[in-house]
Amino acid sequence: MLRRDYPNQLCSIANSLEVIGERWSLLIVRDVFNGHRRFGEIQTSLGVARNVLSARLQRLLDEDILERRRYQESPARYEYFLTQKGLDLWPTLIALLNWGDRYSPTPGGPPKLIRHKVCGGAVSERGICEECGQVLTARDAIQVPGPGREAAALAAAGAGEPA
Amino acid sequence: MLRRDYPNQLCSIANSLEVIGERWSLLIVRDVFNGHRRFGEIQTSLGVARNVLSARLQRLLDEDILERRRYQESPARYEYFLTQKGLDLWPTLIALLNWGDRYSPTPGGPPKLIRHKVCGGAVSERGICEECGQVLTARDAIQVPGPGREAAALAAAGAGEPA
DNA sequence: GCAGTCGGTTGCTTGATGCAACCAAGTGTG
DNA sequence: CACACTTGGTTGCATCAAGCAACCGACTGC
Repeated sequence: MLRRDYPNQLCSIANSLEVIGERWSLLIVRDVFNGHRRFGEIQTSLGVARNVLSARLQRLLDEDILERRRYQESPARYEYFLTQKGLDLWPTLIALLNWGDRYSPTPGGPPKLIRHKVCGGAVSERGICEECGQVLTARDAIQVPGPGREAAALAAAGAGEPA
Repeated sequence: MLRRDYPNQLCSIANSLEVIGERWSLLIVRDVFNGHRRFGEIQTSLGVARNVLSARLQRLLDEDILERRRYQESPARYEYFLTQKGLDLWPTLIALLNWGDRYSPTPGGPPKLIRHKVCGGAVSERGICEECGQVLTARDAIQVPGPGREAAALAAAGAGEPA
């Protein structure tokens, strides 16, 4: 993106996209949701160029979406965590996840499923537990592999070592 | 974006972003939600370069998010409309809208408010009517100017013609 | 001592974006 | 009739961001 901002929009959607609309940004946030906390982990997971990842992490820190904590002195090494502001992106990610599940389906079914931690119910497009009806937040949900991921794993195994 | 795709992600969020994650795409969808249907309207509203708008509209047509209908023959002129797939981006837009309202607040309050058509209730972050509890879709909601837009209009008027 | 790891930064290349000019087929105005 | 204006683009060029590989500093392991 040449300029990451959208001038004169006076719209909260545009404001949001100015912050998290850059390429890779939301996938980095998703990765941190998924428990990837370190530079190398995120870089391997995404395949993003290291300089771009560095710039995006810095931006997300500046915007108070991520925070980092030192887990090792000398050389200083950091882990990245979501702030409340970052956690509040969860409904956006859930909406994108469900839209993708519906319209860009992975062969074999959804690669990921989101479940309510407490009751195990499926989570709707709106981030609501379909079992108990609770309106969930990021902290209430866990992710489990879906049939699509298992199918892909089988396919990969089959390709490497045909039955 | 150099490549708009995110290879090897096996993730519906990434799949969604491959389709609507390019710069301007989601704002074009938002504009069509807002009733802008013609090339010139959208171009003026967004300030996007015309060649880029042309490319994005074509992509959104290819992806079956928009469809166009001829409203005039010779020269052929088209209006753009949302398909069901496009309408189903509504929860994503609502999530971004609310996140922006919360964390990138416009002075004077939200520039836009979303209301349930039937009962007039406010629409929550999850696209649920806070009045009657119904889980809403794009067709159930209308948009009304919020205090932020009025404040900005007053400020603009005041700047042009000081009291 | 020497390779390997981690978390970057730097430099170069490529390609997407922004911008202005142009175009084609009409419509309006005198 | 001439001429400007509108609409919906397309084309060409300049610029800036993304991808990629190489490098680096400070360790760790052997």
